[in-house]
Amino acid sequence: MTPHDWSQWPRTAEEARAIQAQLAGSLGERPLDGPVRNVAGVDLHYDPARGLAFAAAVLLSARTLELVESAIAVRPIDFPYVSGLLSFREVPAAVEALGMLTRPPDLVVVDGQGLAHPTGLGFASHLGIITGLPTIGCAKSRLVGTHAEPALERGARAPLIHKRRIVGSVLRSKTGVRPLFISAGHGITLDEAVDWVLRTDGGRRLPEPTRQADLLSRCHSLKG
DNA sequence: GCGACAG
DNA sequence: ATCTTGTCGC
Repeated sequence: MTPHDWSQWPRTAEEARAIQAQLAGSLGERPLDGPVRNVAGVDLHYDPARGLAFAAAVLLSARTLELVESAIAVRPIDFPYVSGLLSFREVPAAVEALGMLTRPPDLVVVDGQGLAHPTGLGFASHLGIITGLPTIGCAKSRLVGTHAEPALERGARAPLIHKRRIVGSVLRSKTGVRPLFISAGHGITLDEAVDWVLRTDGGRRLPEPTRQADLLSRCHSLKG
């Protein structure tokens, strides 16, 4: 991945909304290209007192779910949290961390929405467009859409509907726990995204790439 | 006008 | 995301 130029990155919600509306047309929900040998996870944690954001990128073997390598990027917090504009806060650090890996991942699991977003451009979609990597939106809670309650068994799912369109899948990744909100990010279909979440969850609620990235970024935000 | 609202 | 201990439930 080539280093990105952030000079034009928005600093206000108004600027971000304009960019988002313009980008919303270039979404890519299409089947995966090549083989998926490894899966990356990205997640961020914050140290508000010092104004710092910590992004962790981890790379796991798709076959064994073993951790292959990881990286941490630290950046100043330069954009506020605004519902619907999460990508403008988290994409820069996430891109930097992913770029520190010694090889580009075949797939990235993102902690946030993809297409299941007011304009279709959630954090996962935006990250995929900027990096060119296939991304899965895997959020712990709902942003938009309505849905039925999926059955309690692991693997049960219900379509997430927004503006009369299926924008995601409400997936019970583990029996008896709160479901995850899966949506296509970029370069992948919704069905493939759901398959990969189930294939990497390692018996827990969150997929292993996300869990590993969460642990690592949290660890660094506490220490510095 | 009132509520909802990823991380 | 972050502030924070014990505690209810499988």
